[in-house]
Amino acid sequence: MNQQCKVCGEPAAGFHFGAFTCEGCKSFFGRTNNNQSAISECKNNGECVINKKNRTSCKACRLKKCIMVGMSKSSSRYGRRSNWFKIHCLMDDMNNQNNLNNISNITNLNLNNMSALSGLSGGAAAAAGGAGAATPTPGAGAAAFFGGGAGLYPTSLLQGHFLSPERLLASPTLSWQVKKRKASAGGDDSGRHSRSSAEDSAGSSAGDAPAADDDSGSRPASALSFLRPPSSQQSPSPFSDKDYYQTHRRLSATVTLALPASPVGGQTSSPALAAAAAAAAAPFASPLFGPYAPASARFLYPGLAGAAAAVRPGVAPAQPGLLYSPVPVRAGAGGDLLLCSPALAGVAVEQDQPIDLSVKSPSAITALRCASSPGSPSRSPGATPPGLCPDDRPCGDAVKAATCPLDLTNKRGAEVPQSG
Amino acid sequence: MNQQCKVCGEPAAGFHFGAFTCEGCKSFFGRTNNNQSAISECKNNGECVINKKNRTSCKACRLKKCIMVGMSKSSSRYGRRSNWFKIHCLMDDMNNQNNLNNISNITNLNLNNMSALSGLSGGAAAAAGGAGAATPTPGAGAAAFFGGGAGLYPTSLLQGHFLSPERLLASPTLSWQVKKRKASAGGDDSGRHSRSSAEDSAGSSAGDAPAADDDSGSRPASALSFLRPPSSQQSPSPFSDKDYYQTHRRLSATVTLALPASPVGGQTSSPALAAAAAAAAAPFASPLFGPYAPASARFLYPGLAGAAAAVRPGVAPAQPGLLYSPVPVRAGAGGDLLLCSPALAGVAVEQDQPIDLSVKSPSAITALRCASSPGSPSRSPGATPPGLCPDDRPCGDAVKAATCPLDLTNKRGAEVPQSG
DNA sequence: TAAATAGGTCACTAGGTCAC
DNA sequence: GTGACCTAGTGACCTATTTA
Ligand SMILES: [Zn+2]
Ligand SMILES: [Zn+2]
Ligand SMILES: [Zn+2]
Ligand SMILES: [Zn+2]
Repeated sequence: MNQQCKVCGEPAAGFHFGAFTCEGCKSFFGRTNNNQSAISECKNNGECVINKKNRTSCKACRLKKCIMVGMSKSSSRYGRRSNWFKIHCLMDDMNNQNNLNNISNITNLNLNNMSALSGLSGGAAAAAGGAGAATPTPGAGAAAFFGGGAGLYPTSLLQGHFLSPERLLASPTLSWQVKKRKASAGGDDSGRHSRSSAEDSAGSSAGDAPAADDDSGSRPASALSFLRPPSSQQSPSPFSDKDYYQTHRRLSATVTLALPASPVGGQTSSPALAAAAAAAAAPFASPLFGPYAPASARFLYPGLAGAAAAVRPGVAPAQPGLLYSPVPVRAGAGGDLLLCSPALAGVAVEQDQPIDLSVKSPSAITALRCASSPGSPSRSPGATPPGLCPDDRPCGDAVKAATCPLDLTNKRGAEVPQSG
Repeated sequence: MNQQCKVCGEPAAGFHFGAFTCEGCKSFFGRTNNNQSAISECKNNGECVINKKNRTSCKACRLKKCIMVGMSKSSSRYGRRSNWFKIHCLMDDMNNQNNLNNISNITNLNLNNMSALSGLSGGAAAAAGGAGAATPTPGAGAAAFFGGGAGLYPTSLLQGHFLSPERLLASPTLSWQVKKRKASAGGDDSGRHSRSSAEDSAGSSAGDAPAADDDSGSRPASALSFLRPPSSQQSPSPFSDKDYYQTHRRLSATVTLALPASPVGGQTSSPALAAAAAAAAAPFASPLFGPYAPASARFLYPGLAGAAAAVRPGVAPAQPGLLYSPVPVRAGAGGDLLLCSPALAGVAVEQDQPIDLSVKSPSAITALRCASSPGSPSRSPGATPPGLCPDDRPCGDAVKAATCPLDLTNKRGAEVPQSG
């Protein structure tokens, strides 16, 4: 996965002090956060636009930006990131990509499929965030990418994940971090992050104040609240991955994830995530997320949960994109109700080779994209097997790409030459 | 069920080294317990307050906290936990929840039902701990939740459990572990566990001072001693589930479990637990808890024990919450008194489907809450059952009930993508 | 057999270092 | 003062064990 420094736009080295940042901004923040008084005032009325090139020119604005994007000493966190976190980041990443300039490709490539999908989704897809729409709306990007385009994600993901989640583990690396690569020439990104900050600004500084909801108006559950387990109320800071989502939702544009239509209706499908989610959710104890699957996960992929899944009353419906299943999906153990709908199961297809989530390619997105290319065991990209996703589940989108794994691993490697 | 890390407050991953802890604290303890000398001294005079955000900032205080909450290598144990253990944890969990912020919902939601119930309970409910009262009192929370609201627990629980305990086993999973979810704001637990170390302190090094008892003053049997089997006096460490109760009693705030009115009066009813307890207690040898039911179990659910149950003279009364039956309930053997009070029994209704205690939902509480929705196996998601979460709680989360079993299984969730 | 944990593995980050 | 690089931790995830 690739992330950019939320402060300057350079490829991020990791998630530092609460935000994806480059080494420079990380160090800068680490150094200056302690003694902010020491930095001189901005000579530009505090309106400097920070980018890769000028980030060192105005400390005041750089620090300000850092805070704006949510950096704080208390937001720091150690350790490995959960797969859910990674996936979320990936989604977000996709979303950003789409909003910028990749969308066009996606749209062009998969418009047809998207339409098909939306149709399958019972029209929910279209309703939810505009997946399938020709004009990408912020937030709709992810949906379009993941859920909308049949060819956008590796079929293997769906297939393998849905049926045998454990397959996902076959390829261990699921990292979100970006492989550091040489930044592309400067110009293009400056514009980008300046707006990204906008999104994040909310999460910001000060403290992760409760932050006004950008979406839901009144109900406690914000637009992305479904990502949070019902029980959890509010998390103060993005200390944990879980928290991250909470905070990050403000940072990221609305991530509209379409999921397979659930009985409840109104959901759209989100194949890519669905795949991962499926792995985790469907057989909730799947090795990929297995025991570690966040409680909220169940609420993430209702469609995956199956027909039995119900929309979270009063909350999900409001949310255009993501839906979650109020019905806990049980792992393995038999006695419980069948949480996984047949539909899902149907979608899944046995696969011969182990699925690799690793994206050896430069960016996960690229990987996903590449995945669209045919090759899969059997399914041609263009043709969506009717049988697979009766209700249009992601399935349709299924992609193929058995060999194009999604690597969420943060290979921080030193600069990796990269192209797009 | 949901538990929080006793050290930092993050959602717990399980019961590690003698306490509920998150993965981080578990690893930390495992790593540092061996070479405590290696950790640097606290720079804050050893008074750091450990929470999710700052837990990595002071190893000395983190370790201290670990020890304070009862962690020790000797306290570790492998294997599945008994259902009694789980139930106890659930109770505690409920209690915590109530003390924090869930009580309001509960109260609001089920005030009516509670009233009804209290009526059934012979009015004892209202008297005992304020169940049904608009203002939740700490400790009364659990009572209100479990015992107060008729609609708060899945009817199925009562039905199935009371009538045919073995039904409980139908759905095997009864786990206590929490699926990781967003922790509530920190702070709440710090005060509490600081006094818990008592029993394990033995194992600790540095310091865990003997730790003053918070409850029992002089007499051997402390206020919560009923949790301990009569015969066993002191157990060195919470190695076994039974031992856990003993130790845990100090860790947990007063667990106020309302039980069906007993002749003694003053008890409230606690359907949810009652159900479970009934399964175990009524036919004490029920498969659910059967052979594993700790001796102490009999003292846990007096109400369940039935009219015959008497309050432990002199002790229970003092204890605001838990009541126990001085009269040992016999397992298996049929001769025991009718443990289920008529009132409760009346509630019970034959049920077609096997009862599942599993809560596929994120938290048992949530499950219970959701369960409140009356039986409807088929609840439409969109509709928020009046009883559920009128105030839009996650409850809404309410997941669905009939199918919303109580899952005490430990689904160790991981970072949950969450929004806030 | 299933559920649950101690330990181990290793992805990741806060800090520190030091050539610029 | 910067930021590429290192290192000591940290903690998510996995697996071998253990217990109900
Ligand atoms: Zn930067
Ligand atoms: Zn400036
Ligand atoms: Zn912890
Ligand atoms: Zn300290």
